[in-house]
Amino acid sequence: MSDHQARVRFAPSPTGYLHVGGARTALFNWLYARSQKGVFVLRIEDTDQERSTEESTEAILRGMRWLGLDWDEGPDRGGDHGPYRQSERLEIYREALEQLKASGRVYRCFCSEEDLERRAAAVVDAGGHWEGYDGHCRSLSEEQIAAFEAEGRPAAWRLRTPDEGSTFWYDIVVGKREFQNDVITDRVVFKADGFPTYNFAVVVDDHRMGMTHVLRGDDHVSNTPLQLLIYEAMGWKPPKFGHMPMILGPDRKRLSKRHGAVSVEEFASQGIIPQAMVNYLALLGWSIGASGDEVLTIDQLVAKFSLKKVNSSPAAFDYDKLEHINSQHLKRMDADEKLALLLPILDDHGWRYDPAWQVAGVEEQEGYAARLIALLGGRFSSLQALPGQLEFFFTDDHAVDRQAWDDTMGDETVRQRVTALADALERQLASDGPASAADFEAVVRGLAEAEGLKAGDLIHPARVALTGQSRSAGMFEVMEMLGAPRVLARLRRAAA
RNA sequence: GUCCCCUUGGUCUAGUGGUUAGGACACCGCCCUUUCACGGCGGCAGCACGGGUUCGAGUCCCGUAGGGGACGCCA
Repeated sequence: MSDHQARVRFAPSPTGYLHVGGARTALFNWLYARSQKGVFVLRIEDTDQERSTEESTEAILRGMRWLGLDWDEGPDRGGDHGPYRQSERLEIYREALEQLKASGRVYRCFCSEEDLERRAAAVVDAGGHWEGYDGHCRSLSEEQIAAFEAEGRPAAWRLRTPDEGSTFWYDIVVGKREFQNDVITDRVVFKADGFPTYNFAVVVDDHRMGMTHVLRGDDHVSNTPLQLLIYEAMGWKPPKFGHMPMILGPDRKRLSKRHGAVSVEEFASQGIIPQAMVNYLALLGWSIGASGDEVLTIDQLVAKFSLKKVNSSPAAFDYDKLEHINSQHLKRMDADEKLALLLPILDDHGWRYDPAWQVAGVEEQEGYAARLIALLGGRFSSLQALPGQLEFFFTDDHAVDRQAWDDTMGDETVRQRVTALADALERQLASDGPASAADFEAVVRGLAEAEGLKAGDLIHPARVALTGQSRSAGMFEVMEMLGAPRVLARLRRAAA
């Protein structure tokens, strides 16, 4: 392990589920680590005692695993820089605070929340703008401090920030970023409750964990100058920073629940597969370049990933495109992968192959499922659509498109044709044993010719009669998969 | 309100001073076909605006407008 090895992290706070914004941040860090043969660390930022929950931590880990983003160091895995939950690192933060105290870069602030609110209100009443902490406790006398302490008044520690000059850094994504120091107020670094604030814990951890790059959402930009000042106060060399653009909803407002799914697990339940989610997220705010297929596996993404290609402007989340990427991944999967996806779906619905159907060349459930997949071909493009596409293969009590049914079967002539087709099939197919698609086709086309009809005049009614739908896979193959007994029964039922 | 950032078709984007401004999603049309989907072909549609710099600007500079973000003893 050399000093040059890239070390990056994803540091979620466990106050909810893994949402797309977090997933994208995690993904980019992960892609960077993997593409650089570096290390990806997962750290749980749970210093907020009120809001952090174990269920949330679990949900986030689940989301990460589902996406296939594995971490080299983290809670549950360990590593040389642990522990990986901030709540277990209190001693480390306290030591760091001691260092800050010794250097005189922090001071005690005895202001209560009410004090702060009152002063802020006063400023506003006077027609001004409260621009953050006013430095009230910055130069308390020894006596005052002693008095407050004697009272047992809780105190927080604030960082003394410079009033002049500027703090800047060269952002990996947008280039130079600069903030005037006078807009950076003396922020609390250690809360009165004995916990470090986010900005302090982050700096201590990123340094102690050897992070070389910090890639995070653009909503963290304004934290960066403060963090830089903390690095400086601690005498530490800061990592490189990169701020990635926000993900917006279709209406260009910050992406939220009202736009639709936002948690990774919600997408999963809507039939989005992880490779598609990863692929789409990677495309959002990043580009593989001028041309080429956008449908990429996670390995291809690793191979092509470059921080230089990360965009600087916010991008709107496009559910349609995600759906498209999803369908492309689904279609490109090999038969075994599709089977692994389909089998559980069939189980969920309680759909089992029945030998009485007499389907040519099929003996059991798996064989039947494999044949259905072949039959679906390019229609295997949506996990959500699958049940609707397959229901009629497993039960006679399947959904029926009422409109299509009435339009078709409402016609006396059509019903006669359906009956004629049933008669022909009964007559011409071997009385027992399975019939192939070719067998069905021969009968249908033969009847059409004999009756002076177009094949479609028989095929379309048959489709409605057999599937209840006006659209389906190839009719003769559908017949084969249904098996002659059921084909006959459904044709008779429809013509009745 | 203050500070910061962003701006190529409806959406994601390529583009790094000289291009008929390219691709993808969506949409429309045609072809394929037993329907639908897939696939193939074609189409609609874009450099926010105004000033500069330059022989020449989507590309550089300034401003305006629009959008986003941050202003916590939350993370």
